[in-house]
Amino acid sequence: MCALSHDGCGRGYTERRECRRLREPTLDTACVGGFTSATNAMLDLRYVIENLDSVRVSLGRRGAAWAAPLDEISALAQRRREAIMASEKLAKELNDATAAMAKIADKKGAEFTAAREKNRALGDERKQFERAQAEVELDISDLLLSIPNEPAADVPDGADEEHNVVVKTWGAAPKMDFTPKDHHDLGTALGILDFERSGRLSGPRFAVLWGAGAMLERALAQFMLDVHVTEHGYTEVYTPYLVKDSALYGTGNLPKFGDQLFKIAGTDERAYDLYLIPTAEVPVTNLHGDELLTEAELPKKYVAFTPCFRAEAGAAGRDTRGMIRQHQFDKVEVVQLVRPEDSEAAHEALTRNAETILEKLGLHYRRMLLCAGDMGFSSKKTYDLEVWLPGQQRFREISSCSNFGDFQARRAALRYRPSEEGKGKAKPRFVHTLNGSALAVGRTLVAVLEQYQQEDGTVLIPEVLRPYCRGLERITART
RNA sequence: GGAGGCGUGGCCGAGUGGUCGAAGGCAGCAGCUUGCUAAGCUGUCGUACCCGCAAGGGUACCAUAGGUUCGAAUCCUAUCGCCUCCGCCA
Repeated sequence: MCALSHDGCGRGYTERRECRRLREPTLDTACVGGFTSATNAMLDLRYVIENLDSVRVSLGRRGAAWAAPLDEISALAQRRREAIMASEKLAKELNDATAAMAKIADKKGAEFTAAREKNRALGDERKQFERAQAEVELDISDLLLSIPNEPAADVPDGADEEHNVVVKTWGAAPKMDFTPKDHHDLGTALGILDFERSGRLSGPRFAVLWGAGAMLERALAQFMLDVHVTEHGYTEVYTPYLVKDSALYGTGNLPKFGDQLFKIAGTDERAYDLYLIPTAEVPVTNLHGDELLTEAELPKKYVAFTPCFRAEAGAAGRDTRGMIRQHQFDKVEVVQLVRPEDSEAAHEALTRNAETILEKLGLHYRRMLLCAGDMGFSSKKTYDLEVWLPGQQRFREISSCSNFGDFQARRAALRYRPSEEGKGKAKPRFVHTLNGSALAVGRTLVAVLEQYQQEDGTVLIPEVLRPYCRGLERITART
């Protein structure tokens, strides 16, 4: 798995999460009734229960372990129903009794007093039932949140990247009559990449860019933004780089992948945790959380340029050289919220939007269809774009474009009301969410350096970038 | 940092302990009108869950969570968010 993939990982019920959090410090006051709030994990549960066998099969395609919680969920769902029946029966009884009391004229009389005593007991009993119900629902919710999305039918089987499928290849490796350098040596020699000083400042997996390097990073980002806004119809959006944990539940990064995130210290006074975003996907996808959109305003197409922060836990020793895998990198991200019936076409189009950037830059790349076992947690279907790196003599991921179906929408409460003519007020539906890196700027910089390097160690700047580089045509050694 | 205010259904906005899932308006939907015409009239119109073949019945939800009470949109507490004023500051 590559660093950039699975940035497609999801946020959810805004308030529920806050509530879950409170659960830990105060075990005895587990939030009652949280499950039936406006957002609906319940649909999810119903779907899982009603399609237990097919869900088991599709989750199994990601790896056998993923399907394991299903039996427990099924059993808990049964317990939940029983708890609800018991608790609602009592609630009805109590409500009737209370309504009757309201009709008693003499609030000081013996009749009223007797009724009050009886109801007091009833009310206590009801609270017990409600607690029991809430307890079961929290358990179910925990399990549901830890289950990944079902792979789409046309996603190939396979446990790891070995089974990803090459969909297409664009361009050709640039002809070089010399041994190409990798970006690390190239950039260091040109004086535009500096890993010594970044190490001193911040440790491994950071970079300092100087002069033309810094300019190129900025130029790439701006070029990408301009293309997506003016040619692909995206709306540029600037978002916070710190988000609440609730946003991370929505996209699916939490609860399972917290070890990939940088959590901000010094927020102890707050009731929630703040994290550095691992991708713009998190703030942007959650932008319309808990809103009810109209069908007319779909699709929503957003592009955001942000830094991304990743802990890269478990990647020790991998890609330690150069700036392939950094704790901090820039990315231009495209996100779409669409009607369910449009998401497949949107996924193809969005992937094309990312490819267009590579093609305009003249960078040799290929498109991979990820197999079930290699996909991110929240994704139904993912294309990775891999760019050719002459210095490594291999393709490396530079973009990951995913269709999440309604997975994130359910967790983040992203809904719209269909405007079906003549059919009255249609029920709200979940949108489908998609996103893709378009592109990871740091890796694009690497690809430009390596693919455009010349025998003399200089680097030509792609034509389309020159207007963004004050007309500079070639990067030569920094003086 | 100090002081105060607010948070109701897609939107606006009533509602300060009982019959309130919640007036009214707008938007939407259905129908009727077509000399009040970029209109009028009538009706309808929240979400989720549970039971039920269905018809239908039930429960919960007035930012969130606790609490008080026989009973909470309404009272108390905490939290979240927004707004105003003062101070400070990029």
